[in-house]
Amino acid sequence: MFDDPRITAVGLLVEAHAGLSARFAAQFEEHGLSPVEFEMLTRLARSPGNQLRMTDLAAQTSLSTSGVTRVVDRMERDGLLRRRACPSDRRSSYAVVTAAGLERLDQTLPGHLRIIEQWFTGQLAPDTLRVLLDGLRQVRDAVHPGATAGSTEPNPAEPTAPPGG
Amino acid sequence: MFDDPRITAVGLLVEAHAGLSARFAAQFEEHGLSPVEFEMLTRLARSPGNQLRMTDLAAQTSLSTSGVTRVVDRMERDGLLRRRACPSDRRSSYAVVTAAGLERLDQTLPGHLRIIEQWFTGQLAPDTLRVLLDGLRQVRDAVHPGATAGSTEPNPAEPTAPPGG
DNA sequence: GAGCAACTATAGCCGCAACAATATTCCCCG
DNA sequence: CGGGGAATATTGTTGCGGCTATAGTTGCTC
Repeated sequence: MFDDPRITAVGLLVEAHAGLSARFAAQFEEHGLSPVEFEMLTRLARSPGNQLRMTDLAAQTSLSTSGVTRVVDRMERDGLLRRRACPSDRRSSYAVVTAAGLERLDQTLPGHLRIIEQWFTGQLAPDTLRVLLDGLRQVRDAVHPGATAGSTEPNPAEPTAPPGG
Repeated sequence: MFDDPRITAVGLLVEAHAGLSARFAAQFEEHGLSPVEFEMLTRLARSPGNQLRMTDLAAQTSLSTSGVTRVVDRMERDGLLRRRACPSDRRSSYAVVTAAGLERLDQTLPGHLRIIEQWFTGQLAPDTLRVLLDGLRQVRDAVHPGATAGSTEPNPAEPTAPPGG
């Protein structure tokens, strides 16, 4: 029953993910970041103006809106982010990456890429990697986490509301 | 910078994993189980005597020993598990799956396998799946989460101490 | 323009899990 | 046999994050 190939398949996916996540977390910690904080920084840094409304930030990450409120609280306290009132909609506020935040991200990214290379992509022959990524993409497209989706997509640019002026 | 293929690769792995996890969690919930509880049940059910010492249970799962203490508390309260004193070592105690626990697992497993088939293995051509699993195995073996490892392994049987008698 | 539903961010409350501290038991070594 | 260090499980403490409630804002409808 438990040696069903499907169980094995899920086990491999889960363990590979868990192992990589642990490596990532360790490297993030060297730079004083948690995984969520790194995620926030990357999401914001790839957005126009290095900013995103709280709601959109939540939609693009693994956190709820209240979760975003709190992680932004912490990162603002640490000087990595800054809240900015949205001029066109007084309900909204932007989270903006500060210079310190960008700098921190710049310090962190090279090591992150190196770790991916070392423990993931570099472990596989090019053909294997290609097929593996195709397969993951098919699965991803099928399950479509919805809110979590979009990370590998081009760039939503203006997800719901225009930044206005 | 952010469209680096390595970033994309990790994104796919993370999103595929997140999407599948969400599907699993929803199905577990139909049977009144959380993902950790399901994990505990499967680990115990595949162990000799349907039991494992608290420490070994922690070593084989994603939880710390105190985490195991508490989830076993809850599951014992719900009648899925039972604590049993270890006769050969009075420091240790076993977590044993009850009949109700086994029954719950039997109710949950078919649907779980069906979901894996539906959203993961069944999404891929046999060749693709084979290569993908090989790749995941290579990555898994490389990162070797250590404690988390072993889920797809045969069976540790007696990880640290002999059950004795 | 007034009313109302939807949207946005936040705060209260709760459960979960990791870390550290603690109590008990075991085993090695003399 | 006795002492000390390791092992085992539990509990206290802490932080995180989801859900719900809430307050403020917007835009639609009449």
